[in-house]
Formats: sequence, structure tokens, C-alpha cells
Amino acid sequence: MTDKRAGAKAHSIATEVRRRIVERRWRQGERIPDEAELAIEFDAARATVNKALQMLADEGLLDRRRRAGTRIAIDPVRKASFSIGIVREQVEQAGLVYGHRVVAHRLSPAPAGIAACLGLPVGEKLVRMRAVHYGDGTPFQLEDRWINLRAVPDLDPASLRRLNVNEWLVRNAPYLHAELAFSAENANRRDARLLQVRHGQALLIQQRTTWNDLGPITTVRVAFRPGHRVSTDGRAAEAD
Amino acid sequence: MTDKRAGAKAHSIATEVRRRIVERRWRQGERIPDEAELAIEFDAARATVNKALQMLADEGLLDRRRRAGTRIAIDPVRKASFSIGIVREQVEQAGLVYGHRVVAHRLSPAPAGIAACLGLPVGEKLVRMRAVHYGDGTPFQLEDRWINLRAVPDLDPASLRRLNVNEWLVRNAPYLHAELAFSAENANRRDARLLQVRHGQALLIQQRTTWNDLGPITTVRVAFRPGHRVSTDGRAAEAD
DNA sequence: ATCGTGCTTATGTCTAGACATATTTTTTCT
DNA sequence: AGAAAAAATATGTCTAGACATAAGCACGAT
Repeated sequence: MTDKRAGAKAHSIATEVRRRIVERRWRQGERIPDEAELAIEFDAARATVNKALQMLADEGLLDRRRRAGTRIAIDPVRKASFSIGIVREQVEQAGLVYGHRVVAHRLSPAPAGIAACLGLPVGEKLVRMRAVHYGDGTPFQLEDRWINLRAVPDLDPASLRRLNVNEWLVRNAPYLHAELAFSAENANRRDARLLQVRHGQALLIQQRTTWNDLGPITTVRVAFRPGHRVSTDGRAAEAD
Repeated sequence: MTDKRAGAKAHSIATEVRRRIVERRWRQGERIPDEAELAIEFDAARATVNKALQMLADEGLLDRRRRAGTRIAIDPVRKASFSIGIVREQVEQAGLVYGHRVVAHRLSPAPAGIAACLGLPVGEKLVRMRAVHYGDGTPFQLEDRWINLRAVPDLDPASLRRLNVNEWLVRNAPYLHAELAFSAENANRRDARLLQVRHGQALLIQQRTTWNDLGPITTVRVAFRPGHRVSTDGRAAEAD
């Protein structure tokens, strides 16, 4: 075992097991030695081995079932994760000067599509607002948002004009559950105008909906400027 | 504590702490009681509390630092995760009959863009192949793939014509590291023809590159059929 | 053969205690 | 006062042992 000084023990066991899988010393569908045996081999407690194997199972590399043992996943369904945070930070991290403009905001009844997203009755009064986020003066992304005031009683509708709602919500309305989907759309006339691109341009769209204990909080359609790529956090999950 | 019979103890502690955050009983930036105190409150061992808090830190809700203690993240950067598996399964899961056609495959030198993706010298001989995946006879997604044979010595280039490479690779070439990015592009002439859509149609593009211990394995550009949405696994990570 | 019944086994999870490590805080020395 | 050294403390991680639980397996009765 290449016990590198850096890593914790569980981590280094995971790395070693991962290597054995990738090097096909242990093959797809095969059963691997049980926790107790691995504990002896790696000179660790069973709990430590368990932790390592759990990590790999979360990654999708292993299938584990009680009594049946641990086997290498036949077709590993691996996971990739994305961060969703504050737009301003993304812009600034790209080395650009952040700007923000509220284009419209008003109270209006939920149309069918939005109501379905949120699980609220059609016609429910929601705050709708559109804003553009800029990087170095050029449009970075466009957000079209519907907010359920019932789920965020602290939000003062009067302050919406000035507020960066994205930031306010992230900081003041943590959510319990979120759904997120990517798709692509041709820029409609409004998108084109606000993002300053030509009509029909392909836009990456992120639709995001969040809930807390009071119900749905908000659903947003975010349109990124052309050429923008949303990529996985290059963080750990796979190491070395 | 609403100790629901279903959950494990660590899980139920996590749920309770999450509730306190969402209900703003513990506010952003505030420090929460330390593990030892929570262990007493929840009548659990410290290791169990630790596990629960780790989960929340992974979710992005908590910031933890040695000695400094645990505090609620000021701007929670939450994570969303996507599964990447076998195309056929996605198609079948959508209730469609799967079909697959290899459009082209040949050995050719890597152009600059691809070489950069893979970290190989320009001109390196790679297998390039394009294939269309169908659902109920209509194009579902289009893959344009470059394969580094050095990283998958088991792959027989002669069999490529018949093979479903996506499936073969997933099963036979598990990777150590992957990068994945979404973007949007207007369909070029070739995309339009193969996906049977009109030229200029907005397409959701997923660019994916994987590595194992022998180096880069493959990089793929996947173009989804219009209207397709790639969404988060509605799985756990946030519960109840 | 077929269907239960109960034994066995591998993982799931928890516990209590220990030591490691990063920081902060305090003390001590210049 | 300011810098360096020492103490304190919260999290990080491991260990050994325990019990819970799902699921395979064998045995026996029909």
C-alpha cells in the first residue's frame, strides 16, 4: 500500500481499492474481499474500511448489499457535482467586475408552467422578477425568477428594486431541497435584447427550484451568455 | 427531536440541524454548539454527531474548521449532482426502444482542441468515432468521441464498427478522474442532419473527458436532442 | 421438487475512548 | 509593545467492540 503521508487512512484505502478496480485486478461484477479481510490486509479497523468502501459506493464504483457482500458495479453510474452559489462570486472569480440590474419586478399570478414547477395552484400571486448580471459591463447571465412570498416572509417586496435577490435568497432563505436542470434554448427576442446577442443564438439554460419547510421558495430560469460552460467542481471525490 | 423510526441516528441529527438552520433558529455566520455538546443534547456519541455535521458540511451548509468550531455558511454553496451512466439505460428508462448507429470511425491525428482537452501532443493518433443513439427510432443524442488507445489497450479497433463504445468503455474502462461541462451550441450542418433537426437549433452539449492511471481515456462531445433536460438525481442528500 | 424455518454472514450503524492537528488564546520573554 | 513560546480547545480521524438487519443458505417437512 502506497501509504502517502498526506491522506487519511480511509482515503488511502479508497485510493488503493479504486486503483485495483481501474487496473482491472478486480473486475466488474466480481465480489471483493469483505470488510473484515480488508481490515486485516490494510491493518485498519473495520469502521475505517467501511468508510472507504462507502465513499466508493457513493461514487458509484461499488455495489454493496448486506450479507451479499461488496461487488464492483457492472455499469458504474458515476456522479458529477456542480456548485450553485452566488452569481457575483462566479463573475468575480472569472476576474470580471460585477454589475447587476433589475429589469422588472411585480406581483403577478402564476401561469401554468410556473405553478407546476412550484406545485402551487395556477393564479397564485407570486413575485416575478427579471435581472441581468454583468461581468465587466457585458451581460453575463439573465435570471427570470418567481418567488413565493409565503416561504420567505422576511423578504420585503418594496426593497426588491434595489436588492440582489439571488444573493439575498442564498443568504437569508436556505433551502431544504433543490431541483436543477440544464437545457438549451434559442434566444427569444427578449433574451437577445437583454443578453445583447442575436436572436436565435443557442443559450444554456439552467432551471432551478428550491423548497424549504414552508413550501416552494423560488424557481428561476437562468440563461447564460453564449459560450459559457458550466463545469464540475474539479474538487476531490477522486483523488491523487 | 422528532426521532423518526426510519432514519439512522446520524441522519436524523443532520435533519434536525438542517431544520434549525432553515428555520433560522441558527443564523448564517453563527457558531453552533460543538460536537461534544450536541452529542449530549442528542444523546449520541461524538462520532455520530461528527458524521452528521460532515454530511451538512459536504452539502455546503456548514463551515467547519479545527479549533475554530462549526458555523453556518455565510453564503452556502450548495452542490447538485448528476449521474453519468450508459445511454441505453437512459433511453430505456424514458420508456423508449433503444437504437444505436455508428456513423464514422477512423484513426486520425488529434487536432489542437482535442489534444488540449486530453493533454496529449497535437497530431497524436487517436480513434475518432461518431455515433447516434436513438429512442423509438428518433435521434436521442449524438456523440463525437476521441479515444486514446494507449489508455485502453483492451479495446480492439477492429470491433469498433459493431461495438457500442459508450457501453464498452463504461464497463471495461473505469476511470479515476472525470471532467464534465455543459454548454449550448447552435446545431451545425452535420449535427442538424444526424439529429434530424433544423440548422441553428439550440443544442445542449455535454463535453466529458476521463482519465485512468495510463493517461487520458476519451473525450466526448454529446449533443442532446432539442428539448432534452439533464436534471439532478432527485436522490437523497437532502431528506424529508 | 417446493415451500418455509431458522441459522449464518456481510454490511449498517453506533459507542466510548484515544490520539493527531490546526488554530486561537494566553503567557512569557525580550 | 511586540514577538515568541506554551497552553487550550474543537474538529479530524482511528480503533475495538457491540448490536441491528437484510439476505443468502441449508435443512427439513410436506
